Amino acid sequence: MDEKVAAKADQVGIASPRRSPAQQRSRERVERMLAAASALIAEQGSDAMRMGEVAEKAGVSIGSLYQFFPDKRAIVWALAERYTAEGQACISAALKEVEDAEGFKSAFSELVDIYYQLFLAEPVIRDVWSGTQADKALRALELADSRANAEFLVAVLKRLRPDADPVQLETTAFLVWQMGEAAVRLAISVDREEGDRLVEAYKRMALRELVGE
Amino acid sequence: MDEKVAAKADQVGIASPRRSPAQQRSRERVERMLAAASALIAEQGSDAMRMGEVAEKAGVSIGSLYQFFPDKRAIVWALAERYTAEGQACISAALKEVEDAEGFKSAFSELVDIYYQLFLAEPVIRDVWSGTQADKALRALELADSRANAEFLVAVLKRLRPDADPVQLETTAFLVWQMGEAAVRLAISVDREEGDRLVEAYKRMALRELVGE
DNA sequence: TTCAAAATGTGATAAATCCTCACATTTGCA
DNA sequence: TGCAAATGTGAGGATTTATCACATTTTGAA
Repeated sequence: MDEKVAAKADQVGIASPRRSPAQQRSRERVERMLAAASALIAEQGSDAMRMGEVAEKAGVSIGSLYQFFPDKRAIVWALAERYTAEGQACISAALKEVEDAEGFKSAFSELVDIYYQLFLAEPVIRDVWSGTQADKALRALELADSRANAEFLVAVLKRLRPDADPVQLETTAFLVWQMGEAAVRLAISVDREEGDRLVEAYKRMALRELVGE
Repeated sequence: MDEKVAAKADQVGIASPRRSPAQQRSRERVERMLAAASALIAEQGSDAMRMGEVAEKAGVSIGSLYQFFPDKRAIVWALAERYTAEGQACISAALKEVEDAEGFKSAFSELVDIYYQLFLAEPVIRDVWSGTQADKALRALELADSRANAEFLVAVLKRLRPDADPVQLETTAFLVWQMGEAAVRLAISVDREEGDRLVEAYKRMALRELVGE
């Protein structure tokens, strides 16, 4: 499992850690490092996060930090990787049981709300995903995540609209999903009232596109 | 004019330059600095751009650079500020003469294509706008720019659909514009064929939302 | 023209930060 | 037990941003 993650990280331009934690002791320490990083990011943002602070807060030396994370970006990437995994599980579960268009509409709407609330409430998630445009590795992770999530949509839509063109469906789902991320990011950047309006407008637009009028 | 820009920069969290270029000589040097920065960003990205390199390429000392730009981000911000100004002029011009729904559709479609081509062809623009999620000053600039551009859309749409709810129109236009940026960014991140499909899908979706079926 | 004040120009260097590396300690296991 | 692998450490090398005291050029009023 750790090897899988390392391999995936390699593909998107993150150097693999020199070591994967093999012993219980180091696994716990890596957890403490990630927790410390998470706390610091929540406080000041990942840009202001200092490797020395992470090490100190985790109660390890700076050398230990670099034993498992090749560089600063890798820490943020590791956090992002976890969020995508959690997110995909959540989305897959929410869409799996959908049977008809009405069910899809309410499931989709609920997913968007969850996403919106998550970004409103969690500074770490907000910060980690904000690096997504500038950092190539994060960008690749986000694209892969978006594609995976779009696939969940496509799987449901193929059942609901068996006549639809599959390629068209893929394109639309991918686009709609990315736009959802954009919409949520926009919504949390403005005041709450306007943000709510924007999210509702996005839902309407997305559903119209995905399941028609 | 320079004071205006400085004031605007202040509002979004960019410290004002200690000095605005007042003499012809320094104005030319500032241009050289921006040109050098632009070239370096095109080569390696703004993250890899080094202040020393910018100074050297511009033929000025590092001290002169900091005379007019308080920090590294300010250089990128200054470039971004120019692109938004140019973009707004272009958009305003394209929409000003629209008379009916058909005219709007073709003008909008053309604008999206221009935007897409610009991002495909110009590494500097691509890079500068990619910092938009992480850098607060850039984010604020982009939001203000998006609002301004959405206003151009609203102005036209009010003429085409005098019965529509103004608040709804504002929300939709703002959202659709931001989504267009997201769509273009997505399109340039994938292979050309899929990118073209995504942009076309966006156009269809946006136009359906803005002017109906 | 003169000359003082403002504007501009310079680059060594202070300060901050990332990351490495040589060496120490702990753990797993034959 | 004893050795190899895994893990732990933190001083210091390497980079890079940004400052500042001082030099030079331009402007404009007398």
